[in-house]
Amino acid sequence: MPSKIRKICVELPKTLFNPELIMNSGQVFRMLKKQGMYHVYSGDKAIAFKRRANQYEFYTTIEDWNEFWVNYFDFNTDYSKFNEAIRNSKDEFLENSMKMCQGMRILRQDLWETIVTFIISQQNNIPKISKTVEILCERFGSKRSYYTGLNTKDIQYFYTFPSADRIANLSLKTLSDGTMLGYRAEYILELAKAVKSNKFSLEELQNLTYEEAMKKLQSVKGIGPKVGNCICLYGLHLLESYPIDTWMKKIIEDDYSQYSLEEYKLYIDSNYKGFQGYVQQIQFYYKRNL
DNA sequence: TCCCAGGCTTGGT
DNA sequence: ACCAAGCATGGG
Repeated sequence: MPSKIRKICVELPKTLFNPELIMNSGQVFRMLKKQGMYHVYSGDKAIAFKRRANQYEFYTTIEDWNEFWVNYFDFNTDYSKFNEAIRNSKDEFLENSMKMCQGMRILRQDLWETIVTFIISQQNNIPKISKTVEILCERFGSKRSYYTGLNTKDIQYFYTFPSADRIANLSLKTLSDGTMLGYRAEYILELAKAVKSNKFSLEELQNLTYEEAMKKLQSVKGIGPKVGNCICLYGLHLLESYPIDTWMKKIIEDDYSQYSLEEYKLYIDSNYKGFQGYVQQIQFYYKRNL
């Protein structure tokens, strides 16, 4: 018997959870806003929510809420201590980043989906990444329902993210044609086959340290240091990851010009140990929205 | 027409 | 170890 959709109300100021920021922070590609509600799709699950007065109203089952979404939104991590440490470090660029990014969080996304979407992200732009992921889901995922309210008329539909098994069974042509994947299709198909045959174990990946996970991820064709760090950060929630892309390189040039790239990385690792990934996220957002 | 996009692989030193 | 070219695709 299917469990009942409920309205789950959470008292939560915007400074602790700002979906608008998170949605536009380049960490997630299946979060959108329509008709005043936020919709999030992750793996084979979906949720809708909105802000009303001083609280957020989430529409889902008690089970999915407790067993999936609380963890997904990382509601058990205290970001205020990160912000406090940033304030104490007296880094002007970072303090400005923090002011703009009150309510930023690092989502705990589905691992397989994170791996694929960040392989897609290389040499690509954010709108096109979102569009490509959407096409993959519509074409190879399964249609499922979710609710934006408590009434039967509030039903909506979405497509799940295609599993590794599903993708592994596609031909390269089917995966490539009209999906905008380009040369990345081969990377994804090859990895999907390795996951299906358990030559590349996603379960095993979850139990590794940052260094071990990076090494294993970079053994995959199509995953280098930047994409590997994104997967560690968003798919494994290893907050010591610090992805350096073109925007972060520009930040180092423009705003930390006293450091070489190596010196800068040492500066970040020593001053923001254990939450470098959060630091990166707010810097990235700030630079892109100056 | 050329340039760029949350880079990576490959093949040259 | 480091460096440049090539890479699919769509948008400015």
